Amino acid sequence: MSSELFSTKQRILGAAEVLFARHGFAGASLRQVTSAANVNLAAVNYHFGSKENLINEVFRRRLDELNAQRLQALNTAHARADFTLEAALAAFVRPALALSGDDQGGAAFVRVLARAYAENNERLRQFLHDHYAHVLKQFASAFGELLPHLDKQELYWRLDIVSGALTYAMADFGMIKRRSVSAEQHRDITAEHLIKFAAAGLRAT
Amino acid sequence: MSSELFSTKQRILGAAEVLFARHGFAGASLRQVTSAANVNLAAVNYHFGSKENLINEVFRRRLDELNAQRLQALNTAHARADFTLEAALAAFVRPALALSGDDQGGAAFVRVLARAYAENNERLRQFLHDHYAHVLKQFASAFGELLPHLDKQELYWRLDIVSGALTYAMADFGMIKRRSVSAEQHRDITAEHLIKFAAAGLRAT
DNA sequence: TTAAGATTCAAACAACTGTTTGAATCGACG
DNA sequence: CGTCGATTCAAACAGTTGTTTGAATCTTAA
Repeated sequence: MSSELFSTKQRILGAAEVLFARHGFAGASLRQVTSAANVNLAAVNYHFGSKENLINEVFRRRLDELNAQRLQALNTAHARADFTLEAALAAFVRPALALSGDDQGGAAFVRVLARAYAENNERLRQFLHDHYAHVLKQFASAFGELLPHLDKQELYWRLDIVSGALTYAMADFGMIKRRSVSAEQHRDITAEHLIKFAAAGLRAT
Repeated sequence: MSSELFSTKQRILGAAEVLFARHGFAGASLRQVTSAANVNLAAVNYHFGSKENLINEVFRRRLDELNAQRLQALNTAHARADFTLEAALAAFVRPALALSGDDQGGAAFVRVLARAYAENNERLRQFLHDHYAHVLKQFASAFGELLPHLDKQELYWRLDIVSGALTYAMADFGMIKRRSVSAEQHRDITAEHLIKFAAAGLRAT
């Protein structure tokens, strides 16, 4: 049980993340993953038990930290006197986009999240519900405070739309080419546009 | 070359549509498809040549009509004196949601479109570009007219976000349960919310 | 150094993948 | 009727899938 930075386990998780983002969960084979990770095929079943569990672990690795950062950012923003919709959205968007800055894996993970959103594998949905729903609940209640004029149904509709919009937009599936700017600048510009758009949509009368 | 309503070809396309929506392009096998269609396995390669080509045909069958309806709706709206952002968005959203009303296949197709959006299979992207890009161009130019204060870069950002938001929201991946209303009512309510949200996002200052 | 446990490895497993084949069946026309 | 092309069918193809196995190797600690 060595916990090195580039242990077999970690290299499998990293390769799986990239390949799942690129080809989907069914589309990426364990042989592709282990080959990209420079690891023996049997290592996946030895360390993770099954492909399905590997998929879960790909999520767990990043999601726990992402959840913590989002909730912390939300709490910080919420404590301020000038708590705004933009601040709440930033608390959701910026930690995810910051992931993209870390390494290629971080960017891949945001895409994997978007893939999972469209997947209707029952066990995967259950896993994500267990590890993600409490964060969405917190944000939903914050948005409810900020938009008191919306009734419950209306609020749910807006949140449903906004979560889809943010998930897809952050995954960067679209055709916007990053111009001659650094990755950090691109990330900030993306966040700025997303937040502005989503805030206006949520405020729509 | 019989062109019956429920010919082997059509039944394969229908079953493929549903299963691709449910399990993805790689996740749904030809045996699942032919079994659901009550058709011999070899029929796929006989009628479509290959799985990849079957995927293309699943798109072509609906996309041509959807494109025509969207463009016609856009032209009709554009010709009116009171051409608004909401009208342009409705021209994009309503024909797609109307598909969902037709049959279970129509609803599945909207999800298949969303899947394709996340797929980065090069040939699929090329096919969709060839059969879809001209529609997006028309809408982009209409939105450009309606939002003259936005510069080109800003407009592209907004369109990128809005296309992701609409694609995902129409696919209905979210958790909004349709309450005790008819499918038609649900469709209208969905369209109303989407259009209101997207219009406000596009108008954001 | 030696024993024990953790990890890696090549090889094989059965099941499944998309595709092809050649014979059987169908439908229509002369 | 008989014939010809279109379609369907069961069967097999080679290749890939996730998973398992048992021996080889490495790591750790007594």
